Amino acid sequence: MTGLVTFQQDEPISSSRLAELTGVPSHYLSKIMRKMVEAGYVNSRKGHGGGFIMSIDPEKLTIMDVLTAAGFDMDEQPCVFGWDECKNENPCPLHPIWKRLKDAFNDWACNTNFDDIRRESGMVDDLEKWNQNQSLR
Amino acid sequence: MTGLVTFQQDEPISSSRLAELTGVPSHYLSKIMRKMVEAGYVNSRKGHGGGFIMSIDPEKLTIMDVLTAAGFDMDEQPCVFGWDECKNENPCPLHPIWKRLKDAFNDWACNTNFDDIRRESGMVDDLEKWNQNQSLR
DNA sequence: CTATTAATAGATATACAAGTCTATTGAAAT
DNA sequence: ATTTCAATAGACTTGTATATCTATTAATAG
Repeated sequence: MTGLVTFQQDEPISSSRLAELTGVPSHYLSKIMRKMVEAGYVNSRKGHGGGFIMSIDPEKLTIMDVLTAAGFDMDEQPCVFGWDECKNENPCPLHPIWKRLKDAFNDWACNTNFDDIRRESGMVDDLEKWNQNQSLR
Repeated sequence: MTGLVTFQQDEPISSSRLAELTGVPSHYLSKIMRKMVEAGYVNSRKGHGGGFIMSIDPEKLTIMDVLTAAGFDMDEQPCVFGWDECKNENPCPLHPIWKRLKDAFNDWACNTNFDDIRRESGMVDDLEKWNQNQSLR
């Protein structure tokens, strides 16, 4: 049913439906989804019966892929002091400690894929059913 | 010299000096330092020759202590969807995955103390000397 | 064709963390 | 005593991510 979210690629889910299910404002969601479309992880179809549909194997899509597609770049993230010239060669006092955290984050983002999410959420087949069971929002 | 930052508790360092060394605006820094004073990690002295001086063993002070003193509360941090009712018993779809990241962060913050920072930064004795060597800002 | 559904684009608004400014209080030096 | 230095308090401003609104474009159904 809800192709994108359950990762069963049958028919598209609209941004408004997705918005209902996730609690994310639909227009805001659309903007993000557009980026996913541009990155090639999702296809979109306009008009009646249209919506978004996943176009990649969930196992192949990591959190980091999504973040990157949304414009996130780990290398651009400043250290806590916000120094421009804080590199490995010319580090700020917190750099080595900070790097540990960055590494942990990277590890998490690069090694978590959307099949992990599906499995670990217990959301195996149908988000709408899962949603009701959890009595959300 | 720079008691707070080098963790040698001899004489106080002023917020303006700290601001110079760290690149953090002095008044903004003051606000944060006030919270450290309130938490009992730092003493402050007004007037001529005054400033801030660390009042706790650096090994005993963790990143998490500082974050907590600054008002951060891990338990208040919402999941990505921002649902109010997202608890372990009633999780959002990303909850288990998100929890992994939280756990990694917690581990980092609770198990990193200010002696670790000093050692790992290579900033063993004197921040000002270290600062010059690194030609910062 | 026409009506309807839904993505897309871009301008605009809101909320809140980050940062600044001004004035006050307190402590030390002369 | 008076001056100077520095923390403190709190009002105010700024910047930016988050969100909303309006209009347009595209696709399908009847």
